[in-house]
Parts: sequence; C-alpha cells; structure tokens
Amino acid sequence: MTEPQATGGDGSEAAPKGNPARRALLLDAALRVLDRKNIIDATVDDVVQEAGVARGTFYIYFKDKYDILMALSDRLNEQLFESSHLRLDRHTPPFERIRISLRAVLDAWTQHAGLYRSLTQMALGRADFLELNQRNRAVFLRQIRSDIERSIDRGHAKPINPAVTAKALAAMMDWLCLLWFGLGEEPYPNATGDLDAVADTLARLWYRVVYASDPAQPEAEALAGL
Amino acid sequence: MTEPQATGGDGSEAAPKGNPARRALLLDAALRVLDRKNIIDATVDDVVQEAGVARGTFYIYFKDKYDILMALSDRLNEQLFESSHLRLDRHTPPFERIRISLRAVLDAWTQHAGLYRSLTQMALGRADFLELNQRNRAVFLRQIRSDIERSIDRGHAKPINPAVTAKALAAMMDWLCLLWFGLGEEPYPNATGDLDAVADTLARLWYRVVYASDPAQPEAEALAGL
Amino acid sequence: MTEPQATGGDGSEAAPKGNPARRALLLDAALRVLDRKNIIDATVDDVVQEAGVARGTFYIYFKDKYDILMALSDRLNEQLFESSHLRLDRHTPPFERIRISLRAVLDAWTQHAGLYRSLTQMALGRADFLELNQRNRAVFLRQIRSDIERSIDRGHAKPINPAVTAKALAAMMDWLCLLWFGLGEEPYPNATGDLDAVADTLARLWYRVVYASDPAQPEAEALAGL
Amino acid sequence: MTEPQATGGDGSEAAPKGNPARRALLLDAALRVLDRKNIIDATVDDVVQEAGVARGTFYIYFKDKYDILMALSDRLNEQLFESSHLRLDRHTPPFERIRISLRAVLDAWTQHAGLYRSLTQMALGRADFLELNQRNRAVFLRQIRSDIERSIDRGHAKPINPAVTAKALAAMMDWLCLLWFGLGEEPYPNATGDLDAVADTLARLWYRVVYASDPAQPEAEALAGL
DNA sequence: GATGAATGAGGCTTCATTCAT
DNA sequence: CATGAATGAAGCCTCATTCAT
Repeated sequence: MTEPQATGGDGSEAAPKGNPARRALLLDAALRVLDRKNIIDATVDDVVQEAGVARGTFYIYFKDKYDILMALSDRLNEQLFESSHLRLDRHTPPFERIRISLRAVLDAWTQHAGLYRSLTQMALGRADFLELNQRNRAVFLRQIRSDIERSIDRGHAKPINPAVTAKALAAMMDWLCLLWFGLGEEPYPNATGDLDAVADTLARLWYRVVYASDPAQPEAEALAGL
Repeated sequence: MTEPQATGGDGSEAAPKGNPARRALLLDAALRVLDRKNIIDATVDDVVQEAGVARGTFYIYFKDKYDILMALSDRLNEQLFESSHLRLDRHTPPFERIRISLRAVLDAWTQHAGLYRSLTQMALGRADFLELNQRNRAVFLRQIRSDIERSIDRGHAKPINPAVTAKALAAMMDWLCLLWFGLGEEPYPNATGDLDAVADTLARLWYRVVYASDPAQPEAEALAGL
Repeated sequence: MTEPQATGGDGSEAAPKGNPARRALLLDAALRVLDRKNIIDATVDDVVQEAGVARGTFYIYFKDKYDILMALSDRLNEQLFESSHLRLDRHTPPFERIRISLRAVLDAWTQHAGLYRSLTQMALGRADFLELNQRNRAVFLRQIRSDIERSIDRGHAKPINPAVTAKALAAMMDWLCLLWFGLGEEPYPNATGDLDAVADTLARLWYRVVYASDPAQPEAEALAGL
Repeated sequence: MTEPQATGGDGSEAAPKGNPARRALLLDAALRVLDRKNIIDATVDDVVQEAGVARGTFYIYFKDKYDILMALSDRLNEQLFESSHLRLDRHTPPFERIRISLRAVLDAWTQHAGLYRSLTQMALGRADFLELNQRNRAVFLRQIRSDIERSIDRGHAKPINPAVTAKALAAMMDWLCLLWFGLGEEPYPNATGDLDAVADTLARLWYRVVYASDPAQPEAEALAGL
C-alpha cells in the first residue's frame, strides 16, 4: 500500500543546513498552509508563496513537501517536550491525573489541529509517516498501559488485556480529537467552548475503563480540579 | 482546508449508465487496487489495468477516481445493510450484545480494510467525503448513544454525557480498526489470529464505560454466547 | 493552413443510403444543435441526443460531423433553389431589383444564421469547406458582376473593376449578415425589427456603387415596390 | 481593421511573468504556427515544438492556446499603434484619403493574415473573441461613420443611414481581405501583385458610397497619388 | 545562499469511431 | 437497420525538481 520514502527523521538529526531563520520562516509558512489545506492538496508553491521566498529556496532546506511535514512534526515534538515540565503532583488522585492529562491533550490539539490532520493523512498512505506516528504515540501508549497494569496489580479491577485497552483508549482520543479539531465535528454543539466539560466526561469514561467503577466523589474531585 | 468537490453522492441516484457487469468489474478492480495503494496514489490507469479494460471505459461509469470510491462506499453500505439481518435475540444479555456487535465490526474491517482506509484518507481532505463518513457513522452513533441513555435511565450507572461518550466509543473502534486492519498495527503480536479475544476485551472495556462496572459473570456469559 | 479532409460532397451525389426519414431526423437535429453551438464545439453526441437516436446510428448516415454539415448545406441550397421561383418582373427598376434581392438575402440569413455561421467557421479552417463556400457564392458573384458590367456598358457610370467590385459587395453582405444574424451584432439597436429599413439603406449603398449616383426618385420607387 | 487598443482580454494588465524574450519567442512561434494551421487545429504542442521549448514552459506564459492568441492580438495592436504615426496631410483630398487608408489596410492584412484568420475564426465561436474583435473594429467604425455624417452634413450626398453604411463598408473590407489574404481567394487572378490597383478600385467604390458620385478627376488624382 | 525560469514526467479527460448483439 | 458499450488516440495541464545566474 505504501510508496517510496523520502525523508528520514529517525533520530539521526544532522544539524540543519542553511540559515536557521530562513528555515523557520518556511516551517511557519508551511504550518499556515496546512491550516488551510491538507498535505495532499498543498504544493511546494503554496509554501514558498506563503513564505515570500523563491521556489528554489525551498529545496535548499527541504527535500520535498513531505520532508517539511516531518520537520514540522519534529519541531512540535520538541516544543511539547519542553513545555511538559508541568508535572503532576505525586499525590494527585487518579481521576484528577487522568482529567488533567486529557485536558492537556485537548489543548495540544486545539493548537496544532492542521498539522496533526496532515500527519494523520500521510500516516494513512506512507510507511515512513506511519512509523513517525507510531513513535509519537509510543510514549503515551506505554504510560496508559502501565497505568492500567498498575491498577490491575493493585486489585482495583478485574484483569483486562492492557495492550488492547491502552491502544483502544489512545485511539479513542486521537480520532475523537482529529474529528473535532481537525475536521470540525464537535462532540455536541458548541463543545469547543467548553473543553473542561468534555475533558471531564472523557476522564470519567477513562476512569471507568481502568477501574470498572466511577471515581469516589466525582463531584468533589471535579470541584477541587477547578 | 478542502477544495472544490468533483463527485456528488448527493442522493440523486439515477439509474447507472451502461452494462452493470462492467460497472461491477470496475468496482471490483478498484477495490483490489485500494488494497495495494491508497486512493491518493491510485490512478484511473491502475483501475482500468486491473480491470483489463480501456481507459475511456472508466469514464462511462465514473466521473473520476473519487467517484468510484464513493460508489464503492455505497455498494458496501448496501451489502452491510443486507447482511445485517442477523439480529440479536431480544433476551441477549448486555455484555453479549456488545461483544457480538463489536465482533461484527471487526469482521467488517478485516474484509474491507483497504476501502475504509481510503475513505478515511479522503474524509481528512475533502468535505464531501467527510459528510459521507459522517452519514455512515450516524446510524451506529445513534445506537450507541441510545444504549447509553437507556443504561442511565435505568439507573445502571451514574450519568455521563451520552453525546461525548458515544462519539468517543465510536471513534475508538474506528481508529483502532483502521490502525489494525488498515495499517497493519496489531494491538498485540498475532492479535489478528485471535479476533474473539480482542472482541472480548473491547466488549469488557465498552461495558465498563456504559455500566461503570464489570459484567456480572463475564465467563459464564461468554460461554452462553457461544 | 488546412488539414485532412473527411468529406467529399463535390456534386457526385450518390443516393443517400438508409431510411430517408431517419436521415432527415438527424439533419434537423444537427440544425438545432448548430443554432446553439458552433460546429467546433458541437459533437456527434450532441446531435444524436438531440435526435434521440443511438450513437452508432449517426455513422450509418454520415461520416462525421463535417459530413452532416455538408449535407445541411446541400439541403439548404436545394431549398433555396426551389423557393427562388419568385422571379423579378422584367420591368422592375434597378433600385427595386437590388432592394428586393438584398431583402431576400437578409431573410435567408434570419432563417439559417446558425448554419451559415458554422459553414463560415469551417471555411476558415478547411479547404473543402472553403470550396463549398466559394461554389455557393459563385452564382451570386456572377450575377452581381454582370449587373455591374451591364451598367458600365450602358454608360451609366464611369468604369470600375467589376471583379473587385462584385467581390467586395458580396463580401459586404456576407460579413454584415454573419455579424448581425450569426453573432448578434446589429447594425444599430433593434435593427432586426426593421429589416426593410436596413435593406433600403443597403440597396441605396449598392446602387451608388454600381451607378455612382442616387436612384432617381428613391421614395417613389420604394412606394412602387410595395 | 485593427487599432490602438493596448490591452485586450480583461484589462488587468499585470506585468507579464517571466522572461520577456521567452515570451516573445513563444509569440513568434505561435504566429508561425497560425500561418500554417488555424487555431482550431493548432495545439499547444505545435507551438512549443516550433519554439523549441518544453511543454510546461508554455504554461508559464500563457493559460492556453486561446490566451496566446489574445496576446498576439494585443501585441499586433501595439505594433499597429506605434507604426500609425504616418498621419495624413490635412489638405489631402477625400478620394486620396480613402485610397491611402484602404491601401494601409491591405498592407496590414498581407502581413498578418494568419493571425487575423484565427482571430476571426474564434470570434465566430466564442463570446470573448467576438468582443475583442468588436473592440478592434470600433475605432475604424467610428471614423468611417463620422466621415459619412460629415459628408451628409455638407450636402455632398442625399442622406443614408450612417450606422448601417459604416458597418457595411467595414464588413466589406474585413471579409474581402480575409478571403483574399487569409484564404487565398484573390479578387481576380494575380491581384496580390497589384495591391495599388485594387486599392484604387475599392477607394472609388467607397467614394461612391459616401458621395454618391465619382471623384472629380479620378485619373488625375490617381496619377498624383503614385 | 537565493533566485525563478525551464523542464518534462505523469495523470486526466474527451470524443470520434468501431463492432458485437 | 439500430443500438450503445467499448475503445484508445490525442490533447490538456500541473507540479516537483533542476540549474544557470
């Protein structure tokens, strides 16, 4: 199903050549283009016009439009990593932990929907982007899975296959957010103005999956979370 | 983000032109092509070569490659509708109902993964395919949602936003299956040989979401369901 | 400049094969099509759809769309010949003769503008249609020329090259009518509702060319002509 | 027939993209192609082969073959405008004025017959080219008409509808020249070697139309004009 | 480095014409 | 004769990529 590969980006990050400001200019332009168009319809021309540089300049910095998409993905990952210092308190109760994490996911999507949409679209069609996608999800998957395993170990719930469950929950968030932020399909009318409420619902759903019960005092916890 | 649309699928189903057998030949060929390639990389030429007909023949039956993709979607929907006579017994217990339904979903995906993948890819890039996608999901969404609402009404579980929950569960299945069958990413190694086990896990997960508890005697119920 | 020829039509009219009614049906359909479209844009499909017959039927009666255009031209010539019995009285004065003839030309154009337009368009691009066009004009040219020569012989006017003058006058009528009836460019606003007035002006113009003077009592003559 | 109207088409004269020399190369090539073929049969491929450039190059400079035809028309208009400095002396007698003008028209046609032919062919089939054609003729029409009106005002001739007369005379020249130079149909054998004689005849014809008489001393004037 | 004109492969689509039924 | 599906040649046009300045 998949086709030729263009770009690497598998960790062996050689120092990008050329003027870094120019490179950033192109990356930003590409990001704006991807908010308007999807990667399939976007052309190198769209990007250079948006950036206000010449056609050939693009090829100094990037191999093709897929290469710049990879670069955007890499840049986003770096940004997310840097901003993930806001760690959760060791004593935060489980429901809160889930809720806060999911809320952060929703936030990330609101800001990078266009990019995620194009990355997803490419993952559906090319092996290298599928791998990128899998790498990006791997960290979250592992975390979800270990949460589930810990819950089972502690006897909170009857066993459930952690691999399947983790994948299913991750898939749920990915696709729900893609439909919502990437394609404009809100879970319910005007949900976008009410991210907290949706995060709360999703967290409860998630809690039920992991603990096979509702959180102890959901209302209290929810209030405490505000 | 999306561009001008070419193909309709707007319900105005005129009697298809030409020889129905030829039309079917092309549809089947396109289906095989979409198992190998995604819709973006596929060309009209791929389809006519696979079908063994002349270039121009394609355009007797379809407007372009997106039109034949729509037609494949329509045909699949008709097939699914016809084969959905296997209704569930009125007295099937909830967990069993869920498990059997999810198992049917997995089956459908194993057989039509290539088509689903391309339909999804198009939904990410074109408004008309997004609408098609939404129409196709609408029936399932309504059913899931009414199950949840009924469960809440009967006091089985504390209230949870049914709209969000239904969307989330549907999204979960869609994306999990797309990753699995459409992109070869198994939930765990060799999961594909063990669809029943995965269906069981997913059903339990689903049950937990709806009822905030584990099914009474999952093993017994599972046995009874065989 | 010209390209391959398809059709003959050089006088050796073999009896048209097939059902004459069918043939006429196609000719009429083609005529209607040529009122809407020019011959370049018209397709065989347009004609058979207008006629309500199958595609292949066309090729039983005609070689291609140029062949049917030739046939339309031939049919029109036959019709014009048959309806040209209304001969002019031997004693009609010159101005009247001119006026009545030109009026007849205008009438013919109002009725066959679409056909004439397409015939002209083809004459601009293909040698065979140019020849057809020349044959069709030849009769008129000879008549105009002999009128001029007679006028010179009788000493009505100082000599003027009859070949050039005849060609110029014929060209004048052809192109004026093509612009007017074929392309909707009226000589003045609402001229089409007042063909007699235009015919009168053109006749006076024509008279001046041939006789280098105005007709003796144009008003009287005009009245006499009614 | 044509005249100083710099811009054609849509009036939005952005600075033409790309290398002007390349653009001129393509224009020249197209002109040569249009001497051999008419615009209908000509293809973009013909032009690029004649120019010796790649297919895609054409599309940098022109939208399609009709666009380059419009551009050729515009360029010709500019050229004619620049070379129209040779103004007539204020005291040139009427017949001379007419003769010299018509002679100039004949000259223009001898040099640009292929282009005029294709422009005419397009005017028969497309509204935008008809408008272009009308714009190009408008200046001449106005001039002819005002000459006629002036003649009438001065009592040179009995009144004749100036709108119709002007259109008719313009049509006469256009179609005569198109037949002659564009389609090779000479007014009489070897007329092309004797443009002055034809111009003289046409001028006399024209004079008769406007003044309803022959010029005072045609022979003397003609001699003076040589 | 930066430019942007030039390239040409590759896909799309129409439509005249044939031919088996 | 009539049909209309099938054919495939012929043009169109876009866009990723190169390269001389």
